[in-house]
Amino acid sequence: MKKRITIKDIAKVLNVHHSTVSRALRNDPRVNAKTRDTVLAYAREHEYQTNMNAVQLRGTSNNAIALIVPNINHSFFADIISQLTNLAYNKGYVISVFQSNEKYQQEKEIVNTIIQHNFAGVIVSIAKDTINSDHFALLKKFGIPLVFFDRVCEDIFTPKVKVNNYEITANATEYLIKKGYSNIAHFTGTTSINVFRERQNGYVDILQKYGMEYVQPIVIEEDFSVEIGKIIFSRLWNFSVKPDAIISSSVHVSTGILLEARKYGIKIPEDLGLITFGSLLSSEIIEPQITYIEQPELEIAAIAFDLLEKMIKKEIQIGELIERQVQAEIIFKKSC
Amino acid sequence: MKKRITIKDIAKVLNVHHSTVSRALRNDPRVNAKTRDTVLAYAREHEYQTNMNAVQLRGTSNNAIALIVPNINHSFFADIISQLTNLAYNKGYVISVFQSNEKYQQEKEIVNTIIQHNFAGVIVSIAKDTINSDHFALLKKFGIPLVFFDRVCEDIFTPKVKVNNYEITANATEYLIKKGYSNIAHFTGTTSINVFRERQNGYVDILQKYGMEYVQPIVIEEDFSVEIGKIIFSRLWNFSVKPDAIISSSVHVSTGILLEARKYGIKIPEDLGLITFGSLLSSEIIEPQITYIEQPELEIAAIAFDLLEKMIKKEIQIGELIERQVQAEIIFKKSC
DNA sequence: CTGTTAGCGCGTTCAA
DNA sequence: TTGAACGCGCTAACAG
Repeated sequence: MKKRITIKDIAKVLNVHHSTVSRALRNDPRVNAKTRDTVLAYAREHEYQTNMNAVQLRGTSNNAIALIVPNINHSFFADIISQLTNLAYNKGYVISVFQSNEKYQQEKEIVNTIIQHNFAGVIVSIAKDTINSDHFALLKKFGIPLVFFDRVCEDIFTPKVKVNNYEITANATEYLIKKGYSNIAHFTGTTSINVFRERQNGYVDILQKYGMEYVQPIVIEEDFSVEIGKIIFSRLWNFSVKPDAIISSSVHVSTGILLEARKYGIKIPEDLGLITFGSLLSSEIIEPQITYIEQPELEIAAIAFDLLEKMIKKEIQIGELIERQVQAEIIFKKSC
Repeated sequence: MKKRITIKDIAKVLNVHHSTVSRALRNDPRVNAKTRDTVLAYAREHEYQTNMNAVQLRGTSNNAIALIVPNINHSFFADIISQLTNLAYNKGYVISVFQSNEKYQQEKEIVNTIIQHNFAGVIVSIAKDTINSDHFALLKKFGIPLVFFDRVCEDIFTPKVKVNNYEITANATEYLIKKGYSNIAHFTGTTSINVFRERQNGYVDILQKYGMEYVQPIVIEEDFSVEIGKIIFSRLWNFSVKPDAIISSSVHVSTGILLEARKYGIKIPEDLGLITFGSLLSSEIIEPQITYIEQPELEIAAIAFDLLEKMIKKEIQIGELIERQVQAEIIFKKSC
């Protein structure tokens, strides 16, 4: 193992001061061209690598961005992570991805880590568990730029990128009503999270507008999964009044619904209509193809990154409340 | 914005030396209990956060691990990232995820970044593009622990976690032969990557063993996608001799095959048998259900992390070649 | 038990 | 155009 070479090492060998080497490496014009070339050549040859810890300790610069998501392996988040990573890379930033596992406690510890490591900024979609926002307030106190996307903290003033959940769910509900469905259930997550609360509201408001009596907001507190989809659907189906349509907040849950429905011999779309948030890679293969709500992941990532970058560059002040909304879209297929 | 509080600030207020504060914060037993409690109380109250850049600059410790994958949003990698992130979290490490986008150039720059930031270790699955391994050799030169998983560099001596690609593909091929298929094609990636090369070999060897003449290794140099699956399949299907079965290295490609096959009115498994690497979330819903090869993502992550941690703790030397193999499994369904 | 001193690698003064 | 000196925040070695 080679000892790491430093600017002082280079300075010693070339008989110049290490500050000259420092300047040469950063192409400071105030350094003799010949000296600079010698330094650069030597540095390249000996594989000199800047020690970013030293740079960051001085407070000069910092090119690391942190990203906190509930789950890395959900396609919605995976797509956003992938896109953000690319955007960051192209602008010379490094992205560290953290997973809260939907747990407030973990999220809190992650935020501490981020502060300790002096990240230049943070992009977050909060855990289902998160009811307290003190840790994000702390981030602001330390002057670290913060942008929320999708799942946000309502009581923190900072830029946020949100999806039109209320409107799109209302539209989906209305579409089902106009298709003739009258017992529409809504499978979604805890209402302490804006995303699920807004979907609930959109759903309930439309049902009330049409004077429908069957209002079934099914709140799934557990993590979304195929298994939980099966269980919850099965439970609902054994009630006296069965749903004739479902709007589901998760493809995992929807998959569970489809499997359980098949077990019961339920025909889609005749016996049961279905609209799901999120699409499956194989959505085109499934018979019938499922009508789904597509969220613009790439756009969310682009806007979130742009806002964060502007905060890092002080073009947006910390504590400034900016809300951007992107439009989800219903992709009409054959499941209702 | 609050100015960040340091051990010196605390020392000044409490009239002790900052080294005492440092000791108190790390529960050094050589510090007076009362002094320690005062320090801890003050630190907590004023939301003191260690500056990890300073800690790492001194070289004392480092709890950051880097992970490089070709794509974050492929379920195989997303699952492994998710698992590694959790393992790391439980052991007090922080994971930074980097995406090479299958590009050698990006991978190289990522490695430089990793060196500059003094990561404690690196876990890598290489890009399809990567033909040169100098950047990984550099990592070793700098004394940074390195573990490969799945896609590895053969010429770098370091711990590696591999899947039994040769054997599982051979088994899959033999299974198809015994099912009566005789024109079996193999859709896979560039043979410069061990994973795809081994699959090719397993496939070819079995065909030769059975004296089969139709040997069609279809090497897809492009990124795996539904679109490319459609294109390649369509091209192959318009040859004079058509395949009656396909083994595919990617669910994305397989999805393309299925869609294109349906367009042509090809029946599965009667006209065409199919086995794919990787499963779909919705695999159970598809008719017919597709036989697939499942790779033990969680086990891969666990072994890779364990090996890296041992390297960080010097229980395994840098440069030591250790190869661990995990077993993929064929999940038999109805597509052949 | 506590204080002093030194230095990790770097960039930015200020002086020459 | 270059050098000398300083300090970012922290910990370790040494001294008391």
